[in-house]
Amino acid sequence: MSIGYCCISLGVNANRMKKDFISVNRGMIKKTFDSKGLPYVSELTLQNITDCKKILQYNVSKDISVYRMSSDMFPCIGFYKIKDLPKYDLIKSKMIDLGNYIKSNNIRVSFHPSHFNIIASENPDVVSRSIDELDKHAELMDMMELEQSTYYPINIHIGTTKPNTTIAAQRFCDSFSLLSDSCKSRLTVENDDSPNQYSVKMLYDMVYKVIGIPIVFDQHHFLYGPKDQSMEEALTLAISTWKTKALTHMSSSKKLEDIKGLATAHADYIYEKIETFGLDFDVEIEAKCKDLAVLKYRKDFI
DNA sequence: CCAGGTCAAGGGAGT
DNA sequence: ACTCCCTTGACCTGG
Repeated sequence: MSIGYCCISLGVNANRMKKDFISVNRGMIKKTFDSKGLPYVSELTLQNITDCKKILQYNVSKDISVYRMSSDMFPCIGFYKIKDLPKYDLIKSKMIDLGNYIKSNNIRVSFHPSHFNIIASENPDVVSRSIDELDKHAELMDMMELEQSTYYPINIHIGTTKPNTTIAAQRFCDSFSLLSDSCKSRLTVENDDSPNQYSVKMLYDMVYKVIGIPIVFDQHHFLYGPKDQSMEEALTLAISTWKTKALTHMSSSKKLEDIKGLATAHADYIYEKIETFGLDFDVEIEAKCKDLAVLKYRKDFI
């Protein structure tokens, strides 16, 4: 089992001034995009890619080999074609370099595009925008020359239950066929944290059986989703859908740190040992304290 | 220079 | 039909 974290690194910025902060998600609002245009996108993107490598190097130094890359690395990615960016050749060569570093250090990276990507939406415009953005995530993986498999997953939720979970899941499967082959080969789907949304078992029956994409098991979401299986059953079922080593999510409830906190919100650190039931899988820790939570988890539990 | 209001985006619950 | 919230961190502006 390898354990990693998502996007932002706190440790890499210890003792660093604001000015030289290492960040992979420099972005901009639409107004700035309209006034400064693509050259500014390229400028921020190049800085983000440069810093992403620094974070990966830091991860390697801490023996952290799982990392979720930020979807904000290319700001406002829905507004342009990647190949239209100024300095595309430079961007591309830095992405190849990043990919080489990832491969030669056996790092497993993933993407988790935002919750606005809903290919099951009843609104066709939302579907086509989501397809475009998901395909672009796959294009970034391709730019890094990472193999097209769920070893490098692009993970999303179904994102809607309209008009009911069955029909929405069908639309998810229908829209899946509209994605690029590159994206299809990497797409995974994750269980939800609400009793009205999708459990692992529902995803297995409604999505996996139809289009065969793996299920990302989120241990924290499991506690708050539909209660139709034990954790061991749900984890085992989710793991069974993977051809590559499975990826899972782990977090602790904010309630454990703050009695007023939301149960479904993420805590700063992890307070429970990850249940494996004898299975092998990778883990992305979703905790506010990011890499520091990974280091603390290993100290506390391993 | 900094605090805090705001941000492209959808969905869902409540009214 | 409408409002507000979810959830998140960084942007950006006004003081």
